[in-house]
Amino acid sequence: MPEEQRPRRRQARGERRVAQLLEAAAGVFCKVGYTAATTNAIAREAGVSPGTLYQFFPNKEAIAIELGGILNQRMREGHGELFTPENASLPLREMLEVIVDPMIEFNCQNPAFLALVHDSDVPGTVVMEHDVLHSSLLERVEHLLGLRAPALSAAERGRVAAMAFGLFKAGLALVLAHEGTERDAYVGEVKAALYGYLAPYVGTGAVAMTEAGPAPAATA
Amino acid sequence: MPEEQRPRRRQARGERRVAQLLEAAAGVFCKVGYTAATTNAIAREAGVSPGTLYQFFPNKEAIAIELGGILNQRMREGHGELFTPENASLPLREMLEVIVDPMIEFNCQNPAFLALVHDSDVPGTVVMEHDVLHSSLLERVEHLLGLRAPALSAAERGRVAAMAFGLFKAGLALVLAHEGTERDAYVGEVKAALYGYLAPYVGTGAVAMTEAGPAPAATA
DNA sequence: AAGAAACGCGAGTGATCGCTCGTGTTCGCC
DNA sequence: GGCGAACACGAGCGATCACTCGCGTTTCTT
Repeated sequence: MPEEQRPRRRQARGERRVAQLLEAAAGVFCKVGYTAATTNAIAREAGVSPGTLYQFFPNKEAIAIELGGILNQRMREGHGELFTPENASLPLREMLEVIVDPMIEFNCQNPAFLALVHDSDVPGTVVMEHDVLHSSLLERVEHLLGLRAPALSAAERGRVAAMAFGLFKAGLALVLAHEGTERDAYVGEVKAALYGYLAPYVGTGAVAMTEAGPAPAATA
Repeated sequence: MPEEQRPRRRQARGERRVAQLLEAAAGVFCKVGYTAATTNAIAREAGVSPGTLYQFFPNKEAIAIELGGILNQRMREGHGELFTPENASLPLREMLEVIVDPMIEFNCQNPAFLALVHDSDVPGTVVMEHDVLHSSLLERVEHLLGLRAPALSAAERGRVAAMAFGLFKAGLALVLAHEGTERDAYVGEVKAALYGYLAPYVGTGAVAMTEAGPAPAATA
């Protein structure tokens, strides 16, 4: 008996509720974090009863997972794929400009993103599946790093990617904690930090993508 | 009516219990984080009843605050003051070596440190008083930065200190998440990141402490 | 020795959380 | 119009948490 799950066809009203609930969940998550967020608060924020919430989500974690997937997808749709070979071949300064700015902007408009990946660091909270955000982003960073600096060993590449990503998350938290010109200044610090860290590994100039070795060139 | 608090003199047995409880709290905090830690679990870990715990601490947060103070003090005792003018005048590479290594080592032996400062980032958890760790460390970084690069404006100094500290915390999390040679490798990445980020601000060489301007010198 | 105060216990309290369930309403389809 | 399924509600269940309380034990003081 494979415990077959019937597809449970959804009406238009249901789709709207799901979107409403995810929106509310995003708000609550980035206000109090994932662990401290209560399903009742999410339901209240969405203007529905707790029972209604559980008509669309089996449990609290599923909300975070679904929201993570939505955010992940929304990020790609909004800015296109950022970790492309074209961007990887840019001079480092420009590459960071092209990648970091959209990432930061997206996170300013969707602060729930940081709330989710932040709690994913704490043990005992969410499990593997929720780490779609963390791991898929890390994977893309690692891939771009492989394009840009193919000489790096796999182990070293993994470490540099993890460190660069952690650095970005730390900077992102600072960026989101400030506003206006102060926020802009912190964006500059994030770029400066990434530049200073990555330059020795990937070079500062443009790189050729056809051959295996990095080839430092033009821009400072 | 100033609601006078009687001093509640403590016996030797009590002092031992407090130390026991703080030790247990450190273990629980770095296993599950502050928010997810339960006072009953701390009491159980310490081998006492919940009631006994509350004989020495008014509430859960007080445990974190007290533990933070202890860790703060223990760090200074264990390695002496690291953010000294002498260290500040060292060539950047050596300065990082001298400061980062003891900090990392201390955190490896007291992983509760990271658990506390990590949760302090999440809203709705602990309040100001607990941030002794975060703010006092940040203050020291900022002070050293003032010694090293007096040309920086106060605002810029604050941002660089915050970014450098955040960078360190992110790296520390990676260091603590690994073991053996992998851990050592991540320590290297932390230093590399700090070096790359700070070099443009503070120069790579030794600096004179008598005059106001930084003076790049010897070592590479 | 004897009283006071610190220590110690653990069942229990009130609040809150994730989640369920019985009941009623709305929608899609014939 | 009518029927089944999706939707919606909200009181409430069981579990858990921070914290208390009454009472017994150990230690200090005189």
